[in-house]
Amino acid sequence: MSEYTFENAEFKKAYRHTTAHILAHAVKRLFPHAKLAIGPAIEDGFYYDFDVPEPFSPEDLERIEAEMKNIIKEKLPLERFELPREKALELMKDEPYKIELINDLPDDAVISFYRQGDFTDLCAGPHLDNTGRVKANAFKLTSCTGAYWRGDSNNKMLQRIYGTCFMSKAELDAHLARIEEAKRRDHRKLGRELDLFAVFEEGPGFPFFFPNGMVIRNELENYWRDLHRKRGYQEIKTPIILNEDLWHRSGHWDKYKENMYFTEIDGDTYAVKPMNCPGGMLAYKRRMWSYKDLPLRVAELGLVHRHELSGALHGLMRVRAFTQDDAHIFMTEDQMASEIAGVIEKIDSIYATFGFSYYLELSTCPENFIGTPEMKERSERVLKDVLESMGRDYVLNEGDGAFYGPKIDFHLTDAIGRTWQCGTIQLDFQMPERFELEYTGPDGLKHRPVMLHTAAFGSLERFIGILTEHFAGAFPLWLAPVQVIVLPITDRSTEYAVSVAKRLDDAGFRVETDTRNEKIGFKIREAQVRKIPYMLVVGDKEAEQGTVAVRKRSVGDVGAMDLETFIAQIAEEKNTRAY
RNA sequence: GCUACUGUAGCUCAGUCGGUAGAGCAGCUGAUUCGUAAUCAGCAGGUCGUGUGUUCGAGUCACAUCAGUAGCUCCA
Repeated sequence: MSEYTFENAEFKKAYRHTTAHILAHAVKRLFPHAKLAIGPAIEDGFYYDFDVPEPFSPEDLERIEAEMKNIIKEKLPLERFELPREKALELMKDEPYKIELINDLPDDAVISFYRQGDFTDLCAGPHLDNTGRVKANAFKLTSCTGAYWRGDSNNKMLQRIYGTCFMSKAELDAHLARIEEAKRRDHRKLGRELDLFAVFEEGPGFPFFFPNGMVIRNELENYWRDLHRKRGYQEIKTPIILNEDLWHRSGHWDKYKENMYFTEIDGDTYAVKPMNCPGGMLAYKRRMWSYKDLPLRVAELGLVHRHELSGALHGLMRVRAFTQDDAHIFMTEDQMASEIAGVIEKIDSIYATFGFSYYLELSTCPENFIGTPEMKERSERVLKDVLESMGRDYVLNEGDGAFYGPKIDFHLTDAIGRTWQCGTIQLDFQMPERFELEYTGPDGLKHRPVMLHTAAFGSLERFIGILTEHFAGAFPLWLAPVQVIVLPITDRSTEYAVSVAKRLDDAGFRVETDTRNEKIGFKIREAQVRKIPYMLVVGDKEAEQGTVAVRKRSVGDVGAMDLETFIAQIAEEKNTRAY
């Protein structure tokens, strides 16, 4: 290790991993019967999983933290040693999870341990050379939760202690401050404060949108329609409820039933759609298509329902009813690469409009893939080739694709750094096969198209949730529920204020006038709290001169100007969708 | 679904040892006509998530249940 700072990723990992060992050491001292599982370094810190008869209480965490500080003070050297398999198993004979890990190691694996004082852990390392190197005032145990052994919900649930750690108290404090800031921009809180949306106890996972939230939603839909029309997409709408046969044919009955809602109509079983594609298949099959019609780009804002586990629900980010901005592309195999590249470029341009940062993930076909091995190979190849030819970095996620094919996902980051899958591009050779989709080729024969399932927002709900946190509720002008508010100083100026608002309304802006009998400071404060982009203060002076005193949400007072000048400026801002 | 925690007015929260509910903001009424982030006064607002139990008595204790929060699992 050349540098002992967090700039060095290796060192950072070793530092945090060593802190995890100190945590395990402390737990072993205070709870000798705790069994050790695993404890890696993670983003911002570390965790360690333990099998204990009773979950840890907040008081336990405090005691553990104090004991960790003792271990740091003791400046225990860490020493690495290796053992042959039998000796390793003998050493770990009281640690069933470690034995399982050792048994899973390949025959030729080096089995290494790290010892600090009376604590020894199976570990590949690397580590710091001494527990005294960890800063006692720059770490904090943050929470304790349940976590399944090896991440499998069929396994026993262990107790996971999370901690965060840095190299100085200042960095730790800065990190804790970031978490506080994230709480301030939580979309559930802002959604309530700005009267955008809410989820009630009467409908867990089924969000309500209020007038302010609907403005944002409608603006997003307008933007989406505009963009797709320009890119050669046609829009359709398919039903929310369709009969059982369709879901058997699509494969959802076999692969997705536990996530679906059902109902009965005239004695027959119907399903509430969890995805839009089967309806899209029927729409395709309504008529004959020529190769000249391909690629056929079809878009749908489709309301889908999925029975998500109750514990997974999270504001607008994870709901049970949501609108997907689905776009299906039917195409020949020759068109695959260019269409996929086109969609990636489209999604890039959409995210650029909001200033989002994101990363790409390529997921290969899962174990329950319904196609042939050749299809799996071919479809995964195409996606990889496109990404590589575009020079895009991506994370590979083996086996995480849809049951009908591999996919590329776009992950956006929320206020506290959690990432959420939004955009997706899924390649599918299967649905066209199952639904026997056809087009007539230049040879006059029937051919099978390939299809792409894509979404840019992913879900309107999730996207609005992320937007809310991204902008901390201060939406750009084009999305803001109220764009301009006119604030008369006394009721002598009410008439002029109303005429200013009328002019703005005629110019196509969402405008309000605050004619209440309140002081100007009070009105400004309230408009600021509502995060309205522009406030126009008008008093006797402005009424006389036909001007407005402009106050901008983000910068404060920007001085008086002619009303028409102001309108020209904000029209430009609105039309370019500046953020 | 699993583990832990939480649930008192529209919002944020207080409520001691079990003795029958309190504040600020928001709302309403009145006064105030004011130049860039909170004018003053008054009024009104709650089956303490729901149910059952313990008790002379439950917001407070127990059990069940619903919802939420964090994480796990899963996922747009």
